[in-house]
Amino acid sequence: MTSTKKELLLETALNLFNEHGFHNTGIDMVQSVSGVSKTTMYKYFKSKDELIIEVLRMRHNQFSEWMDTQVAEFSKAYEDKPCGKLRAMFDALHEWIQRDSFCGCNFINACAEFTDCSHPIHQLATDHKLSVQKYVQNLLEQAEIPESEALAIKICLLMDGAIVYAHTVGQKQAASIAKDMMLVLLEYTACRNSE
Amino acid sequence: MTSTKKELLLETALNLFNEHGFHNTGIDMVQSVSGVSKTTMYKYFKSKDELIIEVLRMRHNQFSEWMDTQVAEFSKAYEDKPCGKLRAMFDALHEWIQRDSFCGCNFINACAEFTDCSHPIHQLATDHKLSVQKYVQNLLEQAEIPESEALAIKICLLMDGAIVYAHTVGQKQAASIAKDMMLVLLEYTACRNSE
DNA sequence: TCATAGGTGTACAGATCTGTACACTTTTTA
DNA sequence: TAAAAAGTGTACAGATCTGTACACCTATGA
Repeated sequence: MTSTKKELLLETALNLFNEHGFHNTGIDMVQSVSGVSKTTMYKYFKSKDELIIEVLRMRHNQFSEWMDTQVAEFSKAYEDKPCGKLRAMFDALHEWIQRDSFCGCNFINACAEFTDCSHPIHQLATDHKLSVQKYVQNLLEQAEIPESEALAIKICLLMDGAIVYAHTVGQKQAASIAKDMMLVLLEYTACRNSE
Repeated sequence: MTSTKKELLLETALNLFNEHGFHNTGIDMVQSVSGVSKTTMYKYFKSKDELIIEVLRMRHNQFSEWMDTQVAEFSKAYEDKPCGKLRAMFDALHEWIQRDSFCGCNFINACAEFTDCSHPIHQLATDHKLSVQKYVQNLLEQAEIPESEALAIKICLLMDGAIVYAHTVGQKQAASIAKDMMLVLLEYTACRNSE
């Protein structure tokens, strides 16, 4: 029960960073919106950068769990079709994009603000993306699809493209468009390997 | 000759925004790096927001011109192949991504910092992306490929995916991977229409 | 009951940021 | 050559931001 306040701070900060960006969200804002005192805040997080890092770490865990459950749920609809989990992944993405609170991907946004690749925050984003890539590769291997690594990169590129295109131009169908592209890609791979 | 200083300011600001982000680049920094006095600066740009807007407008024009010449140049290599200009577009993207100064797309980054879709700066980014989409659609029509609008969206999604994936995980091959995906897509479209 | 851990509230130091004021110099042009 | 346009330099108002200091409150468990 000790870390209720800490979690509240992380959750509040995540929402504010989403809505206003990282540099444009002041510590004072996190403090006043959360209602937690500044002193307590600096007890848990030595600096703003550390807060950002912990927020992104939490977001990574949240996202991973969320994706897992969503994939489990959506893939039920594809029981008789191949690559159900991969399809489900894009359905999850679609659901996310439809939300009013959708502001793009926190990690992509973080890279936009912390452009230097060697910055710890940028590196955290890199780690997240590579972790998603591994996840996708795993799904491909489960489906016994060859060239899983190269394909995983392509599918991640499609997902990021969908997220960004949805956010920049408000193209709410981006995920289902990307899903179609993935299916073409999988079909093409299957054809090439059955020749 | 009147606007040399203005252009210098725009060019300097563009570089600094690229390197440090929009909110993290102070007016004082633009002033001191450009060497132009602050008074002159505020004569040309009423506020920082206006500077950002004009920088993005300039960037849009720069990018459009650059893409035109690059496509003209790179498409020479595809004279005997179909969709040379579309291939060339991804070659241009590839060249851009290889640069040391590559920091992702200014417009995607702008949306990351100005998340609200109704913000003038976000809208400028939307306009830019839709303009690129129109450009791609035009190339598709030139190549007499059907369903040009739907395909243009897909190709733009691929380009943005490549840019973002290159920036976040440092995947320098992203553009040529995306190019492969586009070719599969075009082949698929051609097959479907010849049935 | 009382030490301890966790939390509050607020003031503030010091840096930085946007934008303005004002007096001055340089360049251009008519 | 003189007026107009463009630019300089600097100080500073006022807001905001990060991070710290310090005195105080409250729950709880040994």
